[in-house]
Amino acid sequence: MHRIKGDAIRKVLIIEDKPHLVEVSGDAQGLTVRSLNGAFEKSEAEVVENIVRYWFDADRDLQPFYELLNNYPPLAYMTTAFSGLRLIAMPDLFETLAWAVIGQQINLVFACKLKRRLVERYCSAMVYDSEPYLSFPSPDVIAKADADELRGMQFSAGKAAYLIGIAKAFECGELSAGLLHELPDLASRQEKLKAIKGIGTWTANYALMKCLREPSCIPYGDAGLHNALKAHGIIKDKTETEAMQQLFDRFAGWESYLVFYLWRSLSDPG
DNA sequence: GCCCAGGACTATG
DNA sequence: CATAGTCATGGG
Repeated sequence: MHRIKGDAIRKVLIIEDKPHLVEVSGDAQGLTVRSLNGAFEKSEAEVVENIVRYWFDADRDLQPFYELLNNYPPLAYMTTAFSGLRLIAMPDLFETLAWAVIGQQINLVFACKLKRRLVERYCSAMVYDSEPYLSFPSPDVIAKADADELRGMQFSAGKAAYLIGIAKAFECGELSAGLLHELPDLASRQEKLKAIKGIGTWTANYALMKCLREPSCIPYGDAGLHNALKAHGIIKDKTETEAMQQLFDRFAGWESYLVFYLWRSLSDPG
C-alpha cells in the first residue's frame, strides 16, 4: 500500500474522493510532504498535512513514555534502540479492520499473501513513473465481492464472510471512523466494533490502536505480544495474565505505545 | 504427524 | 463467566 524510495515513502491518499499520490520524506528538521500528481489546492494541502501528522504521530511528545521505560530496566534500552520511533497509524479504518481479520490466527507471511491477493483483485491503481500505486479497495467494492471467489483465493469461509460483512457495515452507515470518534469512551468504541461479526477483543483493540490512536489499547491474546514479553523475561508463558497486567499498569496511558515498541522489538531485538 | 501462527465463533456447563 | 471444538492454511 506504499512504496519506499530511499528515505522517502510514497502512498496514495484519498482527499475528497480524489486520489493523491504523496511523498513524505524526513530529516532532523521534520517531515516534508509533496504531491506527485499535481499541486494541492489550498484546502487539500491542509487536509493532507493533518493526515500526515496523524499518520506519523508527528506532534507526540515521547518524553513521558521514555521516562516510564527508563524506570523499568528490562525495557529501558528501547529509549535508545528505538529512539524517536512513533506509533505509525493506518489512515483507513476499513483497511485496518480487514488487515486485522485477515491476520487472525494465521502467520504473518500467509496473511500478507492474502492481503496482496485481495488488493490486486479489487483495488484501484494509479501509475506514476511507470510504477503502480494501489489504494486499498473501498467497502462498497468488497461488499459486492463473491464469498466463493474469496474462498478460491484461500480465504477461509469465516474470513470471507467477516470481510464482506464488515464492508457492508461501512456501506450501510452502521460503522465509520467518525461514528467511533463520536462515542464517549474507549469501552463504548470497543463494544461498537465487537458487535460486528468477525471483530473480537483482539481485532477491536488492534484497530483502535492502529487507526484511531486510542492510547490505552491492549490486544489481549496477541501472539506477537506474548513472544516479545517472553523474550524480555517478563513472562514465561501466555497464561501469566497477572504479570502482563502489572506491566501495562506501569504504562497507564501509553499501553498502545508499549505494545507497538514490543512488536518492534521482535524484528530488531535489543 | 504435530504444534503454532499478530483469533473469533458457537455450543455447552 | 470459563472451557472445548471448529475453522483454514502454511511453516518449522
